Amino acid sequence: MRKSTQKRAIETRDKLINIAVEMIRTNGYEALRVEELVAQAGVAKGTFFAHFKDKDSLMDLLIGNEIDHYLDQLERAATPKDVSDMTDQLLPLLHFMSSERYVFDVILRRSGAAAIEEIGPIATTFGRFEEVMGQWLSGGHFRTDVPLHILVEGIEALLMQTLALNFCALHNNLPLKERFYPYLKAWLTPQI
Amino acid sequence: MRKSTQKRAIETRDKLINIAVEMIRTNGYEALRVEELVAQAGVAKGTFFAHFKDKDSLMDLLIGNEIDHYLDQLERAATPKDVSDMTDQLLPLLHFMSSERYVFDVILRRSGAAAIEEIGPIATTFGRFEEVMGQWLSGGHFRTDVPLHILVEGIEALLMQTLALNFCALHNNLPLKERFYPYLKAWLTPQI
Amino acid sequence: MRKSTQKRAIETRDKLINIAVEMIRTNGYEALRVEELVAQAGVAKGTFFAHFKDKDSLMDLLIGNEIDHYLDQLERAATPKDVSDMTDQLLPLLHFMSSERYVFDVILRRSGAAAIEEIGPIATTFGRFEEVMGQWLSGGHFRTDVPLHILVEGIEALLMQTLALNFCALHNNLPLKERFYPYLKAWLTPQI
Amino acid sequence: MRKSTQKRAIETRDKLINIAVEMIRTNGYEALRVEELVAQAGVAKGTFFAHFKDKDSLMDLLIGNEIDHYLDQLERAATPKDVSDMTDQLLPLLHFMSSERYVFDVILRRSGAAAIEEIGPIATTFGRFEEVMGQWLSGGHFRTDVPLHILVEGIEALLMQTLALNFCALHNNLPLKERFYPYLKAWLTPQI
DNA sequence: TATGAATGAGCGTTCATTCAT
DNA sequence: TATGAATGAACGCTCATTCAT
Repeated sequence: MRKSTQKRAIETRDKLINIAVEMIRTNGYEALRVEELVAQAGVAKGTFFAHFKDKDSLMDLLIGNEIDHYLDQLERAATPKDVSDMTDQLLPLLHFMSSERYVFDVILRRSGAAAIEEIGPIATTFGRFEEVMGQWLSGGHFRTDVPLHILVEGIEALLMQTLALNFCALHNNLPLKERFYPYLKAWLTPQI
Repeated sequence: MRKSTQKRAIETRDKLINIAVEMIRTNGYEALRVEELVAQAGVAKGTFFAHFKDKDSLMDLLIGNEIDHYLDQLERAATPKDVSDMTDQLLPLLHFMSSERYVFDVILRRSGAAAIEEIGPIATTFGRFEEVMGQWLSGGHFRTDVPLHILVEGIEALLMQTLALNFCALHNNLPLKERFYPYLKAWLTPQI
Repeated sequence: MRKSTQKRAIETRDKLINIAVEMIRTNGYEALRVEELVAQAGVAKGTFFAHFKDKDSLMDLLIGNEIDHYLDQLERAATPKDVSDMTDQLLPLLHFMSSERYVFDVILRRSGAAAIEEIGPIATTFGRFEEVMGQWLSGGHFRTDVPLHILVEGIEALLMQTLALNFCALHNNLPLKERFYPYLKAWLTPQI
Repeated sequence: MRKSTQKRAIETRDKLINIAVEMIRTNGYEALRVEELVAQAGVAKGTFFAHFKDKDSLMDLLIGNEIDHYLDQLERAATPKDVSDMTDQLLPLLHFMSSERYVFDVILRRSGAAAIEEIGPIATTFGRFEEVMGQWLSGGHFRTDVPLHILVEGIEALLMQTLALNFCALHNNLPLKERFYPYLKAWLTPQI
């Protein structure tokens, strides 16, 4: 009994996630409404909140999953030898993060958890991202006069700045790549 | 005739702004309620919306004004001779920007206007900030191997990163200054 | 489970309706304020709009209900033998419809649904009214040289005209009955 | 001086009317906004209300003018010899009155003045209409067993009913003419 | 007459979230 | 777990009309 109950619960949860993914594929993240989601999933509203703390949690999960896919790629890839290489490898992630203003906002909000217990999928991906970057940066091809974590956090900062300017009318004429590269170049080039 | 009616409009607008400032001084930005504001100002709700597109616009203005005060200080101050000096000078601005999570959110949302026509007070202060930074950086005490605007945008990025991490449970143990300085140091120290 | 939640919804809806009726009994239809209604019913404003599309829908329902009571009477009553009798029987309905200018306006607005799906209570009562009139007219005491539905629609027209003139300064000196009777007489008297 | 002031006032008033007519030609009656009207006329909002008691007054005037044109036609036309002829002659007026739901509503509201002093253009046209109808009905081709004013008011009632049903989803499949004719036929055919 | 800022007063909305069953 | 009715708490809107200048 227990087992089947759990199984059923997992199925419901999966159904909600799958349908959410489907709906997002059609209308984007911002347009998702809990009401529509549960209607399409054929469950009650309360059921949604039995599985997810709030709507943001679901978004956190979905966007976190997506980011994880990109991190999988980065982990499988060879350590970049220079800034140009690094930029190229990060580009797909940047494009996803800037695909929707709403997505960027959720990421901003959830990248740093306000409380330790609240570390969610997106915050976790940022930890993972930092590890990957740490790996890359310790490969010997980049600047070493600065503590690694500072270097990594700086990449994060410049990445977010790139995205932010991308949503800005005054600066969005430049492709992400061309904006991101000079930042990274200036930040990572080894000091002589 | 014309003059006096316009004057009246300006007075009403000023009244709204002044009372809003007063209310914020007491309860902070987040707690401001349009209904209370108009009640205290003794004007009709419609009047508020005749002067401001929405509540957010007022917030944009108020926060923008506040930032402008800090920029006035920065403009009057002597050009910093090193990163430590620069950090110290920027600190008051950072503290204001991180005084309330809500304030930081408004700043994030309005720092880059999505459309040219929408450039509001906060977006304008970012432009001004970039000019001040440009002035400082062209003083000869900092790195010159990178285009000025890249350097300036990098400062912005690191500043925002500092604030973001400040609202993050995992990193907020460090005072703003101690977090900001190493970023700036690494970003601005001249390459040999 | 299902049953009980639905029951609760019905109770809430009934509560809103009953209190609205109560309030109208005291101050009339026009004075009804949604805000007061929900306050007195002890429910949230959102609840009101979960049960009624808008204030007008509630009015439609309430006025429709009232008209239904008069139609119940007409259905129970004996088929009138002549125009004078018919006038007498219709009089209470006419008096209700002209009790408030606001009520008459709502009736005018909602008597004919602009779309099939929008057929509301008042529009339905007009259908019912037509049926009752059809019944009466086919009793053999009235004109038969004209299709029944035309005859019925004509009664409707003359009824509305009576009410309209009743709200008109130039004509409202005449009691409803005295105005209505000649119209009906001229319309229904059998042609020889 | 006086003369020129008056002249200017008349010009302003005419300008408002002409531009309103223009705007209505483009977007219909309902869409007219005082704000837009004064903007296009290049006058202040207050000026509008110096010339017209309220927006409704303007509408009353404009719609009344339009109806007057149709009445001019009817007056110039030959007295109809039968109901069919009469229907045909009235048709253009019916079409105008049902051109917009909003127009019909204004006509309903203004056809009977709530107060003697408020007799406006539309109410006046109804008086005029009644005179024309009186003329027609006393031509000897129609029923005479009923007081003339009752006969005339009945035409009015049936005309309004025709229009009302025209805005009703359940009945608007019939062309105005085919709906109006049977009413009129039944109402006006001489009793033997 | 002309101006245009200010009014008003309620409606409808929003939609994630809670909670009794 | 699941249900779905109820909540909440402002915001924004509407836009014809008034009134001091």
